[in-house]
Amino acid sequence: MKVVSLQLPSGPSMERLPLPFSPTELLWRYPLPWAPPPPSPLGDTKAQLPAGLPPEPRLWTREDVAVFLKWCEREFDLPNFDMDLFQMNGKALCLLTKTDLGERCPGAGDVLHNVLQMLVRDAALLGRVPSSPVTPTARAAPYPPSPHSHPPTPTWTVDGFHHFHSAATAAAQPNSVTLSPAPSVDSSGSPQRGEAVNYAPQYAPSVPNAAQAASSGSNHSDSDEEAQFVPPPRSPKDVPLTNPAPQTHQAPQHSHYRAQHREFFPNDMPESNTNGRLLWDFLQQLLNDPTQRYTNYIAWKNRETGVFKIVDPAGLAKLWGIQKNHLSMNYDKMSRALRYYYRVNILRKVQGERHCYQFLRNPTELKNIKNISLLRQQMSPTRVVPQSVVKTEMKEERCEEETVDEDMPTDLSMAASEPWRKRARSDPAAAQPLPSQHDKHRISALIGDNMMMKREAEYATEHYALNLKSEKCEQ
DNA sequence: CACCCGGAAGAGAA
DNA sequence: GTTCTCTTCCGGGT
Repeated sequence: MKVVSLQLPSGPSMERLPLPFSPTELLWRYPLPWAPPPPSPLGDTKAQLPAGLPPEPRLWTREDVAVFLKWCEREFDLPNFDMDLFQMNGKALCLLTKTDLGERCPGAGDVLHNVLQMLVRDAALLGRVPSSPVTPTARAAPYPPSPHSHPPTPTWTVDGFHHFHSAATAAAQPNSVTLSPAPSVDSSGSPQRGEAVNYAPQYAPSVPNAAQAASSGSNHSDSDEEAQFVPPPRSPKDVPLTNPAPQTHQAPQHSHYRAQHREFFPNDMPESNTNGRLLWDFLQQLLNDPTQRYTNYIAWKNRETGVFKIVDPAGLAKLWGIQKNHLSMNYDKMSRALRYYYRVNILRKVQGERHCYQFLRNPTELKNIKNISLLRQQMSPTRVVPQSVVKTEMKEERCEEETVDEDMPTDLSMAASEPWRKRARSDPAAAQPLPSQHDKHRISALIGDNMMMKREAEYATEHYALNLKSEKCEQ
C-alpha cells in the first residue's frame, strides 16, 4: 500500500475516514442564517410530528404509520389516504418508492416520500439509525430505502463535522463510515442485509478498509469485493487520528456546522445539486475537506492551479465505488471516468507525473456547469445537440470568434464532442478540412487534444487561480 | 507491471 | 424516449 504519510491517519483507512457529506444536503437540512435553504414544502416537519411518534419512521408500528398518514393529510392538505393500502409498519412504508407511494395516494406520493426521506435522514443524522453514508442513498442503500429519493442524492454522513463530540465517544466510534451492503453485488437488494448493518446500535466502522482492500488488488470479483467489506483487523498503520477533530456520527450542532461549512465549501455558494454524485464533485469534496482527512487518498499539489495528486489510486477508487455503489470500482475504471473529463476541459493530466491531474475549472465554475448546461442550447457553441446535427453545426461554428475561456467546452455531455473525436481519430480525413489554425484550435478544444489544448490549459491554470482568489475575497 | 489512453457498448438516473 | 454521466471492458502504447 502506498501511503503518503501526512499528519493524518498514516494509513488510509475508511474505517476512520468518513466521506464528506453533501453540503447541499446540510444546507437543506440545517438552514443557515446567511444561506437560506432551498424552500422546502416540508419545512419544519420533524418538529411538528404528532407527539408520541418516534422520529425514526422505520421504527413505526402500523398504528404509527396510520397516525403519520393522518397527520400528513392534515399538514399538507393531502387527499385522504386509503388506509387499507398502508397496512404496514414504518419499515415497510419506508421501503416504498415514490412511485409506490404515488400509486397508493395519487397526487401525494411525492410529498409523502419527501417527508419520509427527510425523517429517515434526520434520524440517521441524529445518530439513531445510520443511513447509508457513502453510497448514494438513492437506490443503493436500504436507508433511505426508496430508489427515488428526493432531494436526489444527499449522500454523506455528517460525521466529519462534529468537533463538539466528546473524545470518549470519538474513541469508541472513530470517524467511521457506515457502509451499506453492496446492493450492486447483491441484486436482490435484500433489506435484511442492510438492517443487520444499519440498525447497529452505533455507527460501527463497517466501511471496509477500502484502501486495504483496494491496495490488495483492485480487480477483485464482486464477491471478493463484498468479502472485503468485512473490516479487516486494523493494521498498525491505522493509528488513531492525531488530528484533534474527532470524527463521529453524533448529531450535528448547527453552530458547529456553520463554522465548518464556511471553511469546507467556501466555493459552494452556488447550489451544485450534485452532492458528490459527479466524480469531479466527489474529488473536490475530498480535496477540500477542512480536516484534510483524505490526503492519504487525494491531495492538492497546488490548490491555486487546481493540480492534485491521487495518492492512493486504489483507495480513492474504492471510495468512489462506495459513493456510487459500484463496489467493483477500481482505479482503471475511475481513471477512465477522469479521462472523459479531458475532453470537456474539466480535467487534464499533468504530464509526466503519475496520478496527477489538474482541474481546469475551479469549483464554482464546475458547479455552474449544471447551469451552463441549461443554457448551452442557447448560448454555448459547444452545446449539446443531437449527434446528427453536430457535424453541420461545427462547420458553421468554425468561423466563430473565439475566446479561450468562453469557448472552452463546458458541456458535460460526452456525446456532444464525441463524434468529432471519433472522426478525428478514426477517420482523420473525415475531420478535414481544417483550413486554419483557428479551426484547429477550435476543434482541439472539442476533441481535447493535449497538444492543442495546451493553450487553454495554461489559461485555465491562471483562470482557476484567479477565480479562486476572487472567491476568497468574496468570503 | 503499472499506468495511461481512448473506443465501444451499455447501465442507470433524471 | 432522450440525455447525461459514468461503468465496464478492452486493445494498445509508454
